Amino acid sequence: MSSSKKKTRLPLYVQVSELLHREIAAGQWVPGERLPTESQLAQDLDVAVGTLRKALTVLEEDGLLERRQGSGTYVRKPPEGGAVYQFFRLELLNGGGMPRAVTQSVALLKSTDVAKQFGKAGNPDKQYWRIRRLRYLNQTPVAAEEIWFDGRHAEQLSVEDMHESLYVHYREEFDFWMTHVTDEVSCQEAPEWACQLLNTPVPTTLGWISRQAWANNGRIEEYSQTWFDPLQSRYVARLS
Amino acid sequence: MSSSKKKTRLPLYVQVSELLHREIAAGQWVPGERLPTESQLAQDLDVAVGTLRKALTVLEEDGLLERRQGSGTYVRKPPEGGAVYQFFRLELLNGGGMPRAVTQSVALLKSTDVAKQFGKAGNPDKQYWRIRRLRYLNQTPVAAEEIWFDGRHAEQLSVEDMHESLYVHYREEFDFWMTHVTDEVSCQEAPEWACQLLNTPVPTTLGWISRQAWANNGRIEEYSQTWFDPLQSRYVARLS
DNA sequence: AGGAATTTGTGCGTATGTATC
DNA sequence: AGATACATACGCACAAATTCC
Repeated sequence: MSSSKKKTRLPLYVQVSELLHREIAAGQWVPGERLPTESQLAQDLDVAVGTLRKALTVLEEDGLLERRQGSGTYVRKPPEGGAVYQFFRLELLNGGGMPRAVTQSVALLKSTDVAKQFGKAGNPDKQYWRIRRLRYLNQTPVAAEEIWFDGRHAEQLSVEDMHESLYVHYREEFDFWMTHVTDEVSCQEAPEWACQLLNTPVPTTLGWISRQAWANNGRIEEYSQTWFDPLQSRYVARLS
Repeated sequence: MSSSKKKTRLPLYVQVSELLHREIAAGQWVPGERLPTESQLAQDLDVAVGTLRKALTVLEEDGLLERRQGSGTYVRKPPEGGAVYQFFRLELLNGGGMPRAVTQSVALLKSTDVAKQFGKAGNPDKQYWRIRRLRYLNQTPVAAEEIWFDGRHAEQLSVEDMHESLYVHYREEFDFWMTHVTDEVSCQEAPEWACQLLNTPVPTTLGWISRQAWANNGRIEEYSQTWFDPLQSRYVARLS
């Protein structure tokens, strides 16, 4: 009844998964690298193979690892091909469409607004990179996107040296990558720059996505907002 | 290379989970009922306990079962309390809010539009129930909702005998329940009836959700669209 | 091409821990 | 306090996929 603090320690497989998570975040193994075999890891950590496998399952569900039967267990890296767009949720009205992004501007700015979005009682003196991009599905411009991340991640940043997938850029240049996001979807009057990019009248009410993205280091590393043209695309979510 | 049809049968635990899925859908155990113990089930089906547990894990992840340590494994039913709103994705702008629904109208109609949404090369003579409701979060009206489902599920249907949670109504009267949904989110000019309910000018562009809902029998049993006021609420999705 | 070695996936059985009744 | 039921943990054997020679 009186339910005092549970002193019971966490299950062993949880302890193991958290240990491995820390080691991966610390760079013990880098993205793409293969981990030791299950039996080897189990032996090193002095746990049963079944216990280790359950720990790996947790990390796999968290998107941190990828297991291939007959091959090994690998630290996951954002794939090179089409699956770069893991978290891209816009689709053409008749479904699908290949995403592309064209960067419009890159700037290092102070913004208390964004600082608040990052939590951490936003320091108004902090600087953030602001990227503005035009999004395409196939050949159709469908959305204007504004992305913010911590100014300390890069000294210099220009349109030329940005990978088309920002998430790939993060991994290759900043040594972290995104594991999950929270989206809030609504509609808003779009700012002038977005209307111009999308070639709509000013002002126009467009679909609007506000996103926070969590990286494998556990922090929120990106905040973005996207205005999309409802005549061209929709936001799609599958829930269970 | 030439990759012919893989004749390898499915893993045993998948077979078991599909067997149990069929039996539950067939009413062998009804929502809320407790299944036999793991060791009993394993014995009945002549598989190891570990294998059975893996099968139950699949069904649990599919939202069909609920396991309680020390108590048993239960067929999940839409809970009575706040979690009735399992698939409700609207939140107040500052987060959260308790959902309520007030039914405005109930009608049995033909609709080729809706028939198409249900797939199945919609028969234009089929009839569908159309429910229109006003949605609240706390005391604030936030959305107008239009729901369609197969006309054969009920002979009669009136505002009075509808449960506030339609999904509970489905379970208690129609003997199925929803396991997952697909939402498409965008914005649209709202129809007149929706604007009147939400007390906005006519016409107004509002947030718009188009949903298909799958039941535990594997079929799409509901199609709905919702217009929400972006000044009051937002659609929220968490993705990984 | 093909077989051996390696590595993860599946399945079984048992013992013990923990929550519930 | 005791019985019951799910959760965790261990260990082993074999299957399936991949890799290496």
